[in-house]
Amino acid sequence: MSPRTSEQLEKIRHDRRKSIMDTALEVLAEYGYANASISVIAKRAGVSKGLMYNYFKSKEELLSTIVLDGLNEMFELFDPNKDGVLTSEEFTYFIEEIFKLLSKKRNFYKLYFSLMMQPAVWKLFEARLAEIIEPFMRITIDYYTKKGVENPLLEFLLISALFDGIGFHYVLNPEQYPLDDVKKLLIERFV
Amino acid sequence: MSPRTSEQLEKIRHDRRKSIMDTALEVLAEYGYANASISVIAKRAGVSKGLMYNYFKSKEELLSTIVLDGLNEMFELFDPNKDGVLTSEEFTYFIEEIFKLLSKKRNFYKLYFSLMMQPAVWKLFEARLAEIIEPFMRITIDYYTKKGVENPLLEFLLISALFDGIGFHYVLNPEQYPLDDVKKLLIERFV
Amino acid sequence: MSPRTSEQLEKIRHDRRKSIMDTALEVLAEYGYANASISVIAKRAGVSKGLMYNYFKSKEELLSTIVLDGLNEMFELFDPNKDGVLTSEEFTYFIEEIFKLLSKKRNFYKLYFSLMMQPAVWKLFEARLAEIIEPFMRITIDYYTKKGVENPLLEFLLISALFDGIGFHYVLNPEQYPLDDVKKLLIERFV
Amino acid sequence: MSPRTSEQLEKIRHDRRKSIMDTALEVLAEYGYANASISVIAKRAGVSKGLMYNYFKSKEELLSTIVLDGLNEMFELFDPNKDGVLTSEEFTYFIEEIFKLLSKKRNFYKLYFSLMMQPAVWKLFEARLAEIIEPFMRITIDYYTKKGVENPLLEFLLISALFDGIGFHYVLNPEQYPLDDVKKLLIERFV
DNA sequence: AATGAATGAGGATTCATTCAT
DNA sequence: TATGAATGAATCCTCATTCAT
Repeated sequence: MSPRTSEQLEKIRHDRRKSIMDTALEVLAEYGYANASISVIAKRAGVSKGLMYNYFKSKEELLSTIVLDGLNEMFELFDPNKDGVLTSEEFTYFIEEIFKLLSKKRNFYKLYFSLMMQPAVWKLFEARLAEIIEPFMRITIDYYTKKGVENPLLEFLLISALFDGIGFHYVLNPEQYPLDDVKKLLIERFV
Repeated sequence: MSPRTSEQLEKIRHDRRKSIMDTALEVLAEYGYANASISVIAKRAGVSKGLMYNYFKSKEELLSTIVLDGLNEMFELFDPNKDGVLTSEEFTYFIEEIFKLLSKKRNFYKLYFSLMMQPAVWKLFEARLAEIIEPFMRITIDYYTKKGVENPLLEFLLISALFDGIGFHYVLNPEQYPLDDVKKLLIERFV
Repeated sequence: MSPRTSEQLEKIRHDRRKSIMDTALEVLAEYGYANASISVIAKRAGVSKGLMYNYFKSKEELLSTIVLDGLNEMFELFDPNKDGVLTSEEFTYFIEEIFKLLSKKRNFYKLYFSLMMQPAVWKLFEARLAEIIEPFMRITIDYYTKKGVENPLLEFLLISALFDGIGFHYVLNPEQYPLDDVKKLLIERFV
Repeated sequence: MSPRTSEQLEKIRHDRRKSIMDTALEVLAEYGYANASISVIAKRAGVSKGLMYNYFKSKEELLSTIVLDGLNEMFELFDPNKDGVLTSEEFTYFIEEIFKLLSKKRNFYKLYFSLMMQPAVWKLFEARLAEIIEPFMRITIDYYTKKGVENPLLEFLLISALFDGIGFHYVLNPEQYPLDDVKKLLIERFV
């Protein structure tokens, strides 16, 4: 019998990888980083422990892949035409979409918040995160500058603190949080 | 020398307990929750591993004691005369003080944020935290109601998200964060 | 193209087998026995892991094949006309050639020395090695007997210890070892 | 009850440490480096796996402690008055004693030879070994120089190769090796 | 003949906790 | 009260080997 074609292999690898990442995110969010073991992830993903290491060379790599993927998905919503300029429609769109993402990907945000405070882990994405945040910061500040806001940097700090604070509170108690109302208020006040 | 009185003994116990807690907080913030071991804490506190268990019956108990103590210290600043009514002076005072605390107790807040997201840990103070938060929430909503704010609950959610978001960002990068400016803006907009 | 004849197939098999063995030896010497994995050998030999097992039924077999091949190559230099009698010219020739081999096949000797001391591995060729050594021993003792050496067995033990000792030292530090000088001295003293 | 005195602790630690090292040497020699697991060593030493790490911070450290200890014991026999000059009595004494050690500590030599060829392991003592060997080499060369030997360095290389070669052969087949006869011959020819 | 995904047993190591002293 | 030796379960990770394709 001939060996699998490289397309077949590619597909197998891609699917498995995705399924491991999905399961891992679920388990990480459920148990917290400290208590989510490769063992449990593997079992729940229906995969042997050994195979995990065929796809991710360490627990750290698995983790940082998940986190960076999630962050990218999030920041792609910002300034979607990537022209470096934010219109108020784009800003509204970003807020709308990010709130959708927040409820769709609770697990991811749970993980995100828990990881940011763990020094050992934080180092894994510190650099990459700074890179991702920089254009977000610059463009938002430009936006507020054009709007004539008195202190655009502070305005940026407030809204980004709100994003994180709201996310934080939401994932702690998603059932009861009035996400839509908060979103509306945010758009009114900060766009 | 005469044998120590029981008050002296009590004081020794209390001081030692405090010193273990302080060291533990320091180590937890430095290494992160996952990597802070009882061994390291004991060594740094100048105490034997065995003795740790004389003061705290488990690592979990040590942890939750630290966190609850910190939260109490924080919420005692709120409505300081405990008459159940917040004046705008009291509100301003609270914000001022809480920002002082934030920079004085960075380690605590680092720990606080990292723990809030760890399901296993979260369970330890979930109940107690709800209890602490309830009057804070109620009184703040009353405050906004009296001020005629349109949606007092939402206003409360916004400001508390801001507290956490700002704290979160500050502990991630304390050197560069313009804490005072942010505080002023917060008082302007939310008192 | 016409299908390959069975001789061609045989040659391909033989060449590939040889190439796997060469690579394995290289990897074993580079990483040491404990750290040389089939994976690495396969990758470096440009062959799939699975195919390795088509050529050698286990890692052990690959190992013992390499070692026995090397030993054979070595002992073929001894008493080259295979008449069971060693002349002093033949002895000199053997020493000359074995020193050439030593520097040409450093990797092999490195492996050889490391394996000889590993009980699990040693068992694999213990029997076969005894067989190889026996004529070497017998003929050398005859040689010394004829020369009138007082204790031919001891003389044999000394020179064979020297071969191994020199080899041992040489592979530990091949760059600086004065192999040629040592060789000359050996011939002077022991032929 | 009062805690153990530090002398008691010292003794406990010393004894345990020794017993772990003895067992480890035995197991390492029996299974070979590649197959001797901490698990097996712990079990045979009647100790938990965890405790091993209380005494040696890694498998590597355990190993290198054993090896360096053994080497020290060996080289202490050389030039016993440490005046930097070797008399022929001292040389004879050294050879006598080293042969005694060889048969008394077969396990150690077995380990020694197997390790010297493992690149990863070798690095652990390379430096320290060079340091140990240097005076041995210098003093022996002086000795031969005074005796008027033509090429003292070569003479040194020969005798040290013999030491290792004989040791190598002896540990491979200790029952049948005429250690005493070889020793006598060595003294005759090289002192 | 050839591939590499997949397995699973086994390895080194860590650490909260206990307990004899 | 105080010590730190000792435990053992759990963790991450490696690798020879198998097997569907």
